[in-house]
Amino acid sequence: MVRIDGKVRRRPEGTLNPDLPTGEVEVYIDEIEVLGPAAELPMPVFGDQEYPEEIRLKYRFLDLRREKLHANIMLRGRVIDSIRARMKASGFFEFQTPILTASSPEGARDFLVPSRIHPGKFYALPQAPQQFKQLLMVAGFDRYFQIAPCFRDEDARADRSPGEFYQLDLEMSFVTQADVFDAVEPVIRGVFEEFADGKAVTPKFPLIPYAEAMAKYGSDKPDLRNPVIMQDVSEAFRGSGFKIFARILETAGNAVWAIPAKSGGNRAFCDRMNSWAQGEGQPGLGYIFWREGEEGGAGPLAKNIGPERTKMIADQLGLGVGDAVFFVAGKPKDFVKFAGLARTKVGEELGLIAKDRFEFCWIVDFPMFEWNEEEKKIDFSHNPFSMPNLSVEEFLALDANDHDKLLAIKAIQYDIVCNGVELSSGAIRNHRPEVMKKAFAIAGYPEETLEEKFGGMLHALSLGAPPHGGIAPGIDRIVMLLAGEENLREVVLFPMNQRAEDLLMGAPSEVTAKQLRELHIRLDLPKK
RNA sequence: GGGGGCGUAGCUCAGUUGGUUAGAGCGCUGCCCUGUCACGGCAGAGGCCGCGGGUUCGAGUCCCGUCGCUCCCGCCA
Repeated sequence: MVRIDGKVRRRPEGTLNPDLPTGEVEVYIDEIEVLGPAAELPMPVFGDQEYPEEIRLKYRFLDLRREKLHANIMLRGRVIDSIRARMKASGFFEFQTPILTASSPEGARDFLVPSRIHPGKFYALPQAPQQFKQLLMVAGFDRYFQIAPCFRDEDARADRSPGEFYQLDLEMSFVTQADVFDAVEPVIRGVFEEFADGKAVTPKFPLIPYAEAMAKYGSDKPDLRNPVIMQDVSEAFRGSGFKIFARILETAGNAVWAIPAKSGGNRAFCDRMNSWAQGEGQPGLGYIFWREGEEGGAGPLAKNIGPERTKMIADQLGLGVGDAVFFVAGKPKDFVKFAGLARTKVGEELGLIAKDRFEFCWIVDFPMFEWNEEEKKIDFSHNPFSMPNLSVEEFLALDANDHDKLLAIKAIQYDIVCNGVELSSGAIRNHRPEVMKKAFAIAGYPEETLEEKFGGMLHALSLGAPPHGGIAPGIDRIVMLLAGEENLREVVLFPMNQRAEDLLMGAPSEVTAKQLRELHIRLDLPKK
């Protein structure tokens, strides 16, 4: 680190360098001083050379000197500024909620903080300010937001930081789902338009019911940049010469879905997809493709089902010479995830994905309950505090044994999805204690359990709660998309590694015996 | 907790069918050059081939185990 005093001058003719931002000037040095000597760096700080995460994280302060990461972090700051300004301009007010709070029994694993004053008792770091923001609504603050830190002791993913992350947490009183959308969508769209760097942003986020998303895209977080849309083609295979599928279709509820692959009409591609599927643990991936001179369709399936049925499939999917189609068969619930992967794979392999876009949608109408096959009972399928999409009277009148009817109930719950990334989820909250009691009863929890675990919340709701709802877009994921990064660590200042270790600060770390004594804690470590 | 990939110089990587002394580029050190700007030239240092065990006359290479990093599943609003 040096200090240089001197005069900035124009470079002499012939030494100008238009490739450099400073290529027209130079400094004539009068004096130079070393302010902080530097040893050899463990990693160079220029260029886009890739380095192992371990070194990058251990020397994060060097990594942050690099242009890309520096720009990402600066972008993050500007995005947060923009979000905050947009929220305030929409009449939201920013609040701070506690970091040391109580452990909550549902959801993710808590980070616990032992209490010195109360031996044997623990605080927990909030998984989200969920209960506080609902209490704010009860308290009469009708438009809350916060750039809120959230703490969850769960395993990491590339798009999920271990330990902690940030949400744009917001909540509103006296609102419907549509009111929340009208408040949030302009903020998210505005921020993306502001920082999209020329990429197109969905002008009006379409609403896609959960069931439709699963049927068309095989995912509740579809990447709409991928034009591939799946269809049910069971009728083309029912009773056909392709016995494997014909037999599967004899079981009620089973189906055959088609994944169309425009421009994939060659054997090399179809074989590659088939081996990919086998690598994914599937028996294989049936296909038909069409090429010049074989308009009746090529591949083993086409031969088995004959030209008429093959044409039926081509017509239904709008496919022709040069195209291919893949099939998955069985119980949709079991194969839908793989079908979604195959759809993504087709899009990627054939270069069908429009990379220069931010494609948004709302996923709505999530099922309220789901069937737990192992325990043979009804479970909450997502958040137990969402309002069911029924009138209070209808919901209270439900028969807890009418499984078909219960499983068809939707919750007023919604996600924002962008380019296949789940950006946020929210809900209209269940603000009626009697509805909550009924919902928990359906899921098999006695009233005492509800009372014991959520008594405070329940009590608050019983003292005059407005209908309210909100959402919580993930800040890190927003910045990740805007920065064009695949990994959250590229948009976080001091991230932990996948094992939730901070290699720079050395966290987590052992503490002294004295500290433990003060906290009345004795360690009982696993034997190794 | 489970599965996949990776692990060779400070960094990025190569390393044949198992064969003698493990290489390259960048970086680093010294010297030379001095209108260069990813300068150039000469010379040089730097290796527990992640670790442990096994097979073999011989292992960076094959096998088993283990550790680390990473991606995914489980988990997670």
